[in-house]
Amino acid sequence: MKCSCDDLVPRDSPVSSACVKDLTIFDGVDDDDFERFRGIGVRRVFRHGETLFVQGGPIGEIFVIKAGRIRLSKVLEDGTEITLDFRKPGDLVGEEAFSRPGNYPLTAWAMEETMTCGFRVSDFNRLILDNPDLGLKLIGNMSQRILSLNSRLENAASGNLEDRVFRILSAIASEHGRKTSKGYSITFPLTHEELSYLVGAHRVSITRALKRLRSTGKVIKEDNRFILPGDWTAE
Amino acid sequence: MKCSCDDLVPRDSPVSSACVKDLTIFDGVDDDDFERFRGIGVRRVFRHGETLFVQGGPIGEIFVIKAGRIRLSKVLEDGTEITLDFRKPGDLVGEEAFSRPGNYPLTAWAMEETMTCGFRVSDFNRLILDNPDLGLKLIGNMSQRILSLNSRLENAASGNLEDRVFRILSAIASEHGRKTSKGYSITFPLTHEELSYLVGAHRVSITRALKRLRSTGKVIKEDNRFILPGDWTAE
DNA sequence: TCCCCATTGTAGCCGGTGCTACAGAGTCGC
DNA sequence: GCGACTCTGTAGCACCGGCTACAATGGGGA
Repeated sequence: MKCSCDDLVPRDSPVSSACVKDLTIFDGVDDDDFERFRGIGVRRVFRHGETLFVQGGPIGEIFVIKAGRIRLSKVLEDGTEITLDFRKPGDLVGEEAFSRPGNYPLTAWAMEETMTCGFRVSDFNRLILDNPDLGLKLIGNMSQRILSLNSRLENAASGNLEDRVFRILSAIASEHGRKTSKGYSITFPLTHEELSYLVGAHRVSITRALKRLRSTGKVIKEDNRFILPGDWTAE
Repeated sequence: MKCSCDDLVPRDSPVSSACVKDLTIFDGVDDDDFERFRGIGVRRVFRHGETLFVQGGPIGEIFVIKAGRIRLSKVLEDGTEITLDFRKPGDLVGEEAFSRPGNYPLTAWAMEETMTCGFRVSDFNRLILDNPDLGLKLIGNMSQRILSLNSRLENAASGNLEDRVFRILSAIASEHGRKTSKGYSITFPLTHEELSYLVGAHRVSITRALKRLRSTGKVIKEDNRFILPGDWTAE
């Protein structure tokens, strides 16, 4: 089946043109339904640094990530920024629309060139009603998100900064990493500042912690990516 | 419709005998399907302090809370205990079963007399397939759980302990509180120790923080429940 | 090539929390 | 009423990590 998404992707884009339909969450969705779905979905490409929606804006679309990587972050009242989650192809973004009207409580950033299909809640609801299978897939996906948030909470609660940084890198690697000859490598760069948003610590303290982690060989940095050496198994 | 749950609840129990079917997540579920569902669901009452399942045990049932209150907690490698979430009637417990086989990563405690219906994943899946509406409700419910976990993360990341304690009390009150003449009151008692599991801090530090919160009138304790005074609105 | 800006690295001070220890207060059962 | 237990409150010390300030490094654009 020719995918109309192809037309959207710029020639020189690193974004794969795999169709949304190929995402695992759409397995089993009926072809006719999918055609209809495709008709109502708004396909878009976001470049690095662009936002899908911003904190405080009116809740609108639900996005399915087709390719790329999204960072969800929030600015708190006191001005602190915090990174809540990273999302990858096959994940939803903006699922808050399922539970309430109002405004987005967070901002979704494209971390790299990212392709999405956006849907109105009502349309998405309809598709789920017509394809209960899809509902089940989403439930599975969201249950994973909950597990991953649980880990984040655990992590925040316990131990010293060095351990916390290490564990968060492990968690990210398990979801967004690739096995290499040297160990698990995180597929996107992370600055000390971004890590500080992730663990809720001061940037300088992150630098200190990373210095120790690197001197003990628990973390390597190469080609601007973090690598966790060893025959390290996910969670 | 006579609810077979009635037979299960002890005479002197404070647990309401409202039927599972009356829970909002089952709105719109077809009567016949529900009959079938009821046949396969295992109804149980847990007394205060009993566990629905324990961390490390094999993943089995998914529970729907009919009445009562559940605390989800986890013991970390270093021995620290952390409270991940509270769940109330209408919520699921054990939804990790939707995303993976294996072992429960946490323990579910009954905080008071609690009535549940437990289902095997395969049965629950079937019900969802037959009642896409139910799937949609679950998606909404899980999306709320994600939002609430996001708030927990926010909270953990920012500010001093006093603020963190205050914010977590606010969050709990908004989900598990009742409006009274003095303000929002949390419907179950919380010891300083439990609060320390919630915010990931030392028990003694919690006592210190609460002392300040009470002296400034931001928090009241009465009848062993915390009350947040003022015309305080959720979130 | 050179400059600019983002990122990383180092140092020093100090405040908030962790931790231990122990003393009051409250609650339950006998 | 008494003992046992749990929970709350107070004190003091130690130390991690927040914070400021500034230097070094490195990559990208004009």
